[in-house]
Amino acid sequence: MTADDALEDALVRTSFRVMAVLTRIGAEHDLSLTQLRLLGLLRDRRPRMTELATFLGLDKSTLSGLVERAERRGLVQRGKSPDDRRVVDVSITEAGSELANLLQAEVRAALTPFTDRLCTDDRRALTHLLDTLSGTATRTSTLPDGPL
Amino acid sequence: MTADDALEDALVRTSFRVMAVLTRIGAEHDLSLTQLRLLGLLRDRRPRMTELATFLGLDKSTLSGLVERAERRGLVQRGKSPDDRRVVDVSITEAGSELANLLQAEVRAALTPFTDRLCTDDRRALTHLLDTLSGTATRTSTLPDGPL
DNA sequence: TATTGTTATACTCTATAACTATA
DNA sequence: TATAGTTATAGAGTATAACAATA
Repeated sequence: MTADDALEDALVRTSFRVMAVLTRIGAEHDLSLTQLRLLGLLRDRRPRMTELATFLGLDKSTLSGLVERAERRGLVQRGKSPDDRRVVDVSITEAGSELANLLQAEVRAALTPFTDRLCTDDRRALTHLLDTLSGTATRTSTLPDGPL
Repeated sequence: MTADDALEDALVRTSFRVMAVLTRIGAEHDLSLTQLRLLGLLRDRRPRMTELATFLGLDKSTLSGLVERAERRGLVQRGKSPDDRRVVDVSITEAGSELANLLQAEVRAALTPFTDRLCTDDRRALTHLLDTLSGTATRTSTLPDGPL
């Protein structure tokens, strides 16, 4: 195995570890990973259905069901656009926003045992390396990434 | 936001990025993320159903269906243990093994554009930091982590 | 005609509860 | 009784295809 393979394996292993944390915390609030991410995306955006589908990498028909279930729980709401009456804008509700804040705090707390294995300098170095890797540091695309 | 929050967010963002790669490559082979992971786990193990459920963090009844579908596709096989006739051991088939190798190569190739953003020294540093973070470097648990 | 979103359909993933077989 | 695994059931997540409304 080359050194690069070792990095790729470490990325995959770490990602599954992080996903396990997100899945558990989501489940504790009756939220799937996708619903968790939906809530995270909506924290600072008010996209239309098609944009949401693109962000999440899902079909628009999937979004219909996803948003429908989140709306039924009072976490998000749909609004017709006045400009183009075909368009449906999705936004987070007050309740959804509060839940999103809580989730973020819980996720951060749950990851602390892992990040605490590194000293301050290493944490800073890792943050910078990950930001470089996933493009946050040099982003030019219009496709945003929320924290969730 | 504290410096630690920045690290936790970077971990979550990067993990979603990696999961998107795994999901896409899995889908190209008609495999869910879970099936992908199942194949990865079985590459160097021959666990019983209950062990698999523990590894994957799923209920044993979920594993019955998962293994059933993978078996129908000829990727894995079930075998009765001679010692304890309640136990079912799961192993990967030759076809499953070849597919797992292909998947690993594709995942590594798909991650290369990201890892290439770092110089050699940084890649080495990142590998070490991630290994420390997720415990590979100091693992004492009996619960193994496959690359997938 | 093209685009936005929903609906109908089918399949996978998942957990809970009840069950069978074995220990 | 306890454990290993399966099955029945129900619901969420997902994509494809067909559809309605609007542009």
